[in-house]
Amino acid sequence: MHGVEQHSGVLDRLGESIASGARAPGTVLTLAALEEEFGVSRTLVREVVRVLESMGMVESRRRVGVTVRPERDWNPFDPRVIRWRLGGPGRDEQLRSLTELRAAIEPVAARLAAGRADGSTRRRLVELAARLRELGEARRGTDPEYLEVDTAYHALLLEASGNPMLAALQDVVAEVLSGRTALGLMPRSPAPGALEDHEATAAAVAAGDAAEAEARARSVVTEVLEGVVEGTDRRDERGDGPTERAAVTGSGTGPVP
Amino acid sequence: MHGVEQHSGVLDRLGESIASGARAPGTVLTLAALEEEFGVSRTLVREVVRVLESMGMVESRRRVGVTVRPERDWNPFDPRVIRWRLGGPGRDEQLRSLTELRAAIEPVAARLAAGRADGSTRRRLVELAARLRELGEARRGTDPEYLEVDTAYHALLLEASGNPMLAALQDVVAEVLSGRTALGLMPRSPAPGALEDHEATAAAVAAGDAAEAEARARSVVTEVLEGVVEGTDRRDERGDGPTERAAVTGSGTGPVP
DNA sequence: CTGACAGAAAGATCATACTTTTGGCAACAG
DNA sequence: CTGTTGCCAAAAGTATGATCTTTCTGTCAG
Repeated sequence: MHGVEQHSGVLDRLGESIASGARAPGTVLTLAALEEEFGVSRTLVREVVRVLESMGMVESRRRVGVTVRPERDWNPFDPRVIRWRLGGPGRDEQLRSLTELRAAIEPVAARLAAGRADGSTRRRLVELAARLRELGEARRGTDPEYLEVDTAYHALLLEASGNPMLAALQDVVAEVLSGRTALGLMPRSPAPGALEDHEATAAAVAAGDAAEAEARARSVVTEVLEGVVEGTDRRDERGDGPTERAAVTGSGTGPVP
Repeated sequence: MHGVEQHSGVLDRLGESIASGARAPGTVLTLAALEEEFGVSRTLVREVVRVLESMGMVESRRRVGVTVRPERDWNPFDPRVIRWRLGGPGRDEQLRSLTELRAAIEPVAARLAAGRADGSTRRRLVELAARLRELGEARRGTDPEYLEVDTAYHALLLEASGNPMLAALQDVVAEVLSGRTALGLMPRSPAPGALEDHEATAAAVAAGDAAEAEARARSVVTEVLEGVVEGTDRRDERGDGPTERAAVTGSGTGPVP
């Protein structure tokens, strides 16, 4: 019962229980209690708490204990935070954030890739886009293979941007894509326009045409964005939202209220 | 010599020394050695290492020690990583990444803000843009106040997007703006077009015109992006180029080493 | 040359003791 | 009655020493 890497296990359990809301912001824990709860030593608990603290999820103060911090303080880019949120009640909200982020990122990534990608990358990108069209036209939009190729395509685009921060979002995009498929939001036959835009983006990148690459990539992503925004900005009729912006439904679907 | 919060101190020193390259990737450390070097206990060192590990900067393995991981594994969104990089030799490169990221983010943030911001936010945004124009027309583009207002404007825009991930990038944008000023890249008289675009963005957000907000925000950011890209690209004669992307050195003036 | 085995190195975990900070409360002075 | 001071205990912060586990390395027999 010993040396198995318990650290990650406890971290995961505790982090998830916070992300899930089981331990709401404001809740105070004590090291002793956690020690007890997870059946591990103080050392272990401390290390875990330190990591959680480094993610902004808890705050540790003398004489008080370990306090769960409000959600807006969590580092929303930490892969674990993302994972925990995707696994809990915040799933939809998280997916929306990621989708919007992706929509923001990809056009610029395409533009940069057009100026920076190396030869073999340009070639692979074109290949993937072509393969994607084949699968799409064969009405295999819901196939695992479609998802796979789609993911590879977008990942490669980000990688080719030559920007480490954009490249680091590959997992995020993969998550969005697979999430969309999992939720059954993918049609068997993707819109012909979308397939075309994918190919055109790849072609523009290959040709080094930055402006065109950006424009086509934006086209790929814009409808997605509009869909998401519509989907969410609609249900805030019930202006119940406390000032918290975590609830995200801004408040004004319309112009100045 | 005891209970002073040493954790953050050691974390900072160690992290910085890694980010600065003083401890290159591949370097192996041992807990014992670190314990010795920083004059703290194992407990402390372990906690620090665990946090560094959670950022992807080091890897801890039995019988081997603590290995510094290659830079591409570091979490580029961790605020500390960003800070350490900005303080070291990677400064230009980091600033370039951030600038590109910012360019990607802002237009989408503007679009979302147009649909979600609340009344007072819309108003404040317009005010800030107006103030910005005043300062700009008074040839005070290098004033601390200009930077301050500019920062507030962009921060508010991100906040208003209602997307926690975009909102979390406020500090990043602030860093980019202040970096630009610090490097003397700001003219005393900002381009009239830029000022106009700021105002138009704010107005569009206030009016709830998503498409216009996005377009104007993109206009604000596009020239910046083109500037950066021109400065760095130049070697893409096609051919190959190893997967390396770390080189690139931004700065815009110096030719590729 | 291959595989099994022994030994050692280094992290992983635990248990415990001591230090420092700090919130709360009670006593006290105004 | 109110505000200030000072003490106490709680809880995190830090330090050590001991033990457990994993895994690398070398070696020796087959």
